Amino acid sequence: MNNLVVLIGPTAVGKTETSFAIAKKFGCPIISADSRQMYKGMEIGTAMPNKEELARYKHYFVGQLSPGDYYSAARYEEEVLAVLEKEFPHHPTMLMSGGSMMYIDSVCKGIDDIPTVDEETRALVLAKYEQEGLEQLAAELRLLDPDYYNEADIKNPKRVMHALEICYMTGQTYSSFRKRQEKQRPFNIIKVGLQREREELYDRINRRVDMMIEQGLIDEVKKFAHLKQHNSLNTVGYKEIFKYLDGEWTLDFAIEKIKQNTRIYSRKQVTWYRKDTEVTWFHPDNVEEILRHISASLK
RNA sequence: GGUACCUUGGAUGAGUGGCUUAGUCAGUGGUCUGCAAAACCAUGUACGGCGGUUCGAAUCCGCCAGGUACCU
Repeated sequence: MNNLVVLIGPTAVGKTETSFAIAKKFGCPIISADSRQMYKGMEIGTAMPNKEELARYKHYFVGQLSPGDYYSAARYEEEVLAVLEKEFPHHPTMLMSGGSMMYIDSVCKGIDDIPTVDEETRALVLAKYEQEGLEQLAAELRLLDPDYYNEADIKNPKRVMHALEICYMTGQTYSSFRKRQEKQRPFNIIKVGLQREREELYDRINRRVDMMIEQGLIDEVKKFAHLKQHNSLNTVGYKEIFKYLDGEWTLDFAIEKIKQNTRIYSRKQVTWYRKDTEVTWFHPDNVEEILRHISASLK
């Protein structure tokens, strides 16, 4: 049977290094599950593997998108499955590694087939939201899709807008698409989680941010100054430097904020996976133990 | 030495004699099916110290401590 090793863990925990050890042992390419490393030119800020590492280990989904490109978890699911189908004949054990929780879940559990919203509808709903406000949209959702309205996070503009977009575009309710049914995968999934004590992790985060600054994060961010309105640049490490470049924050303050926001992000990742009972957790230092666990779990 | 002003929870910052309560940020916990490093939700009874006035003071008065500004 084919196996997909899924390596997860909070940012800066040490996934990249561990992924190399796994890729080396099983001789497989690495499928990155990082929603920001997918973009070109964000090497420093997203702690992308360096050129030499990318040359040594074949990576998928790294540095291929432009900041303005639309992307989604659903598209990721589709593309990863295609890669797996292509690679499994040569590499019966594949590795996916990254911290984008929803992307990983979309591959492991599947995501419902909901139509992609077209530009016009997106713009229409966004304009409506800006002009009429969230409550108005929510009221409309209650009429168009009462089922979803009752369980939705009605204070979250993104959720309300998306549901409404689907209703407008398809003439059907959002809940009629949202089955939330887990898909069965034709391969064995081995979830390996990396964790560290919080203090240890925070310390690594702080040091990594300082290192990014030394490596030239500010210049990297400058290249994107004209694109900062894109969601892909609404990213820790970039949004704070933009504020510095705009004169809104001092550099020291911006750096502190990057550290702080990275810590917050890492906590959200931990929260997301805390309830996932399929994950076996390890300290990143225990490489041999991790490799043994994987070998023992192969089918 | 004198005069004036200030002192609120980890930070910031409103408030004013009594309605349970500012707010914001951080911290902590959580949600999660299309831009997810996103977005959203929950959660803190604090008013410098000691007296006094009052039915009741963080709010008024006095003294003390600390701070800021100006004057000599």
